[in-house]
This record gives sequence, C-alpha cells and structure tokens, in this order.
Amino acid sequence: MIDLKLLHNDDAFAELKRKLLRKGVDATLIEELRLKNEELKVAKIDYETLQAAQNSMSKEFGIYKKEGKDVTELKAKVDANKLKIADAIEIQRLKQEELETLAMAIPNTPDDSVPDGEDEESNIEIKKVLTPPTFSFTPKEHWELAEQNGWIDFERGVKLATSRFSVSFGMGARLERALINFMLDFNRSRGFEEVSVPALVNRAALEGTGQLPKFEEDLYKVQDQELFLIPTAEVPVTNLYQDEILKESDLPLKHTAYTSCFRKEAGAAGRDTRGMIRQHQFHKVELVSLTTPEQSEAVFDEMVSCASDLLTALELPHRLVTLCTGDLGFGAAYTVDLEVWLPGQNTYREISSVSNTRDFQARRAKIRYKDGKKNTMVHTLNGSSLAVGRTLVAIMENFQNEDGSIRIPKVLEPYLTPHF
RNA sequence: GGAUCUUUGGCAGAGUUGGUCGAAUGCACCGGUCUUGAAAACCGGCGAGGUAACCCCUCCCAGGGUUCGAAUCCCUGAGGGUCCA
Repeated sequence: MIDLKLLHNDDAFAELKRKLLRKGVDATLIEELRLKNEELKVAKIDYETLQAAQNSMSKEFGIYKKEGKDVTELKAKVDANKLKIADAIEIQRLKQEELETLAMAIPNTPDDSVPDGEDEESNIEIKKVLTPPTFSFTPKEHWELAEQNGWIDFERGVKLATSRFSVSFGMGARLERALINFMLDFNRSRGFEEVSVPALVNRAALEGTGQLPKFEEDLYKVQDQELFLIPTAEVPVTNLYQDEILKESDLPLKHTAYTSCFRKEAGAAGRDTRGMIRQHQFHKVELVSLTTPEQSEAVFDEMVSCASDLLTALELPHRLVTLCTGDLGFGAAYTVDLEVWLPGQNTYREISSVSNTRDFQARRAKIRYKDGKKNTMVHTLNGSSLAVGRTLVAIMENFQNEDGSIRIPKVLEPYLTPHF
C-alpha cells in the first residue's frame, strides 16, 4: 500500500499523484483517495472524542457507586452518549472500508528511474551476458525436443488435469530435480537461507504481498476453505514476517525457497499454448529479502547478480532488461527481468524477474523493524532465482545436437550422478 | 471425532467476587552510580499501534455478546496441553 501520510501534505500529494499517473492510475481515483482519507480522519476524531467522554463517565460512575451517590442522572447521560458512539463507529467503519477498498487497489509508485512505456516494447536492455550459440542446423523448439527425448508428456498432463499441465519423465524429471537442488545450493552459497513453506495460503497473506484483492481471478482457490494455491513463493516467504517487528540486527533477511506455483493465467488465453513456457503449475526457486531502506538497493543488485550468475553457471545466454512503467507489476517500484535466449524461438524470453517493492508490501503486511526507538517499515524484495520449467526449456534449446539429443550443462553433472 | 484444561507485555508469570489494570513480580534490555575495565550490587527507565506530539483512542489469542464499565462473565472460532475414541 502506498503511504497515506503523503496525502496530508500538498507537496507530497502532488508528487504522489505525478508518480501514480505515470503508472496509469486514474487521476480521479487519486483525488478520491485523498478525500476519503480526510473523511476518515474527521470520523475518527469524532468517535474518539465521544469515546473519551464515555470512558471518563464510566470511571466517574464507579466512583459514584463507591461513594453511594445517586447515579440515575449520570446513567442517562452515559446512555445517550452510547447511542452517539454507535453511530460514530458505524460511520468510521464505513469510511475505513471505503478508504481501504480504494487504497488496496492502488499500485506502488514506480521509481523515477523506471522508463515510461505501455508494454514490454519500452523495456530497456541493460546488458547481454554470454553469446547465443550458433547452429549448423535449424534449432528445434523445446516441445519437439522434449517429446523426442521422452522428457515431457504434454498429452498426459492434459489427461490428468487440463491444458497447460504436463508430466516430466525420466531424465526430464531428473533434470528438474537437479536444477532445483543446484539453484538452492547456489543461492545458499550467496547467503540466502533455505525455507520450505506451505503451498496454500490465506487471504491475508495474499493481501500482504498484493495479489489480492485485485487479482483474484488469477488464483486457484480451494472450495471449502478460504485458502489459495500460491502463485509464487514470494507470498508465503514474505508473509513469514507478517505483522512482526524485526530487529535491525536481523536485517537483511535473505531467503530462498523452492515451491510449486499455480496460476490460472486468466489474461493469457491463446499465448504460449504449446510447450511448457506457460503452465498452470510450475516449479520455481525464489529469492526473497527483507531489508532496511538503506540496504535495499544493494540487496536488489545482489539478487539480480545471483540470478544472472546462476544462468551463467548453466552456460545459458541471457540479457537483463529494466521494465517500463506499463510492464511493472502491481507492487514493484522497479524491476529487472532476466531473459534467457531460446534458439528455437530465436528470441529472449523471461526466466526471472527481480523486484524491489520498497515498503509497499511491508505496509500491507505490517512488517517493520526497530530503527532505534522507532518502528520503520522494512523493504521487501523478491526475485525468481529461476523458473525451473523455463530453465529446462532453455537447456533443451541451447544444448541441442543436430540429432535432437541434448547435452547437459557441466554444473549439473554432480547433481545427476547416481550415488547408489 | 468426544471430554477437559489452557491462551496475558521480548520471555517467564500474577491478575477469574467485573471499576482509577495496559496490567504485579522475576529475567532480559537500555541509561546511570561504583570499577582501570568488566561482572556483581544499587538507582532509574522499559509493551505495541494510531498522532508530528501530548492529551486521547485502541490492543491482555480472534470474533461476537452482557454491562454505565471486562484481561476478568457468556457464546463462537483458532492454537496448545491432557484424557478417551
């Protein structure tokens, strides 16, 4: 959530408005937010004044009783006040709800360094790492290679669930597992502590990281309970610290987690229908950090390097791009995407996305730290270490031979050597 | 699944005839005295959120109720313990 304190001051508000407009937020919405915030403030003062009177009268009541004085007059006064309080509470509740509904639907303000733009066309390449391989033959797309090698069975995934599900067999499955282990070990060597978290979370967790209330149609929800399948490990890992006040000495907290992720891909009908680029269920190793505001830039860079170095270790050519305002996620202040080279598609495709949400999620999830005497919102950052499925795709396409066989990146060899 | 007990500040732990209780006490923590320094001892401070801040409001698992007034009584739910299945 954006900082509502910025609404109090004209200059701060103008600045906030400018930033949100860049993100494409409706101007009237921003004005309304300010208005609702004012209304809530008035309602709050109203209620608190009445409540203060009530409290002191109740105390007086106790004293009267003790002294054996007559309380009928006082009781009448208190009763009357009580009715007013009930009204005041109702008004406050309403105003609170209106404000929250508005505020929770407003995205984070983009950093000034983020380029303007509608969509990925306006993203800016930062750098390329490794040179795409050249082939003496026409490289195949991954689904062809996957089926030819018997690594992935798309039909059986559909049989078991629906479209956009697949099954990995044999070396395909082993490679996935090897990748997961390799990534977790790699991240651990960079100071990210491994955690294993639930794949189902409640509404509060999803509100904390910003998937709810706005993007419910993208989430799988279980039927008989208010629980959702996680779309990314970012949700459970960040919310580990929901409603906590951390010690400054504990920061930065750096975690890595492997989970399955589940997405309805509601807005992606017709896109990437073949292959395993866009699946309803996929494996991902995630990085999540909680930092002080001063640390967050540096930790962000660490996370980007971590993901990029991982790709380099896997000998996968890739590039880094800065997302433009239009491509930026709901909670992100700025984001760097890592795109891996796919020879079969002759293009770079997203394989990781690292974002700094600054205090946007922290404010929603109430994650603070003791900054001396004061409580300050932490900064939260998240990034895919790598999406496992897409990494497998990248390996298949980049490491393919003319006969369709696939070489294995060196770093994975120890992870594929049977120990017994 | 049934019965019963329990849920308090960073931790431990008082507070259940409802009333100056946001809450004793101990530990931890912070500041000071003492000491070459540290420890011990002693003195003082010390829950959280809202507010720029005070007064003030809110918070004793969560939600609801009774009452002028609830940590304290009632109901529901969740977590934990014990006993039965």
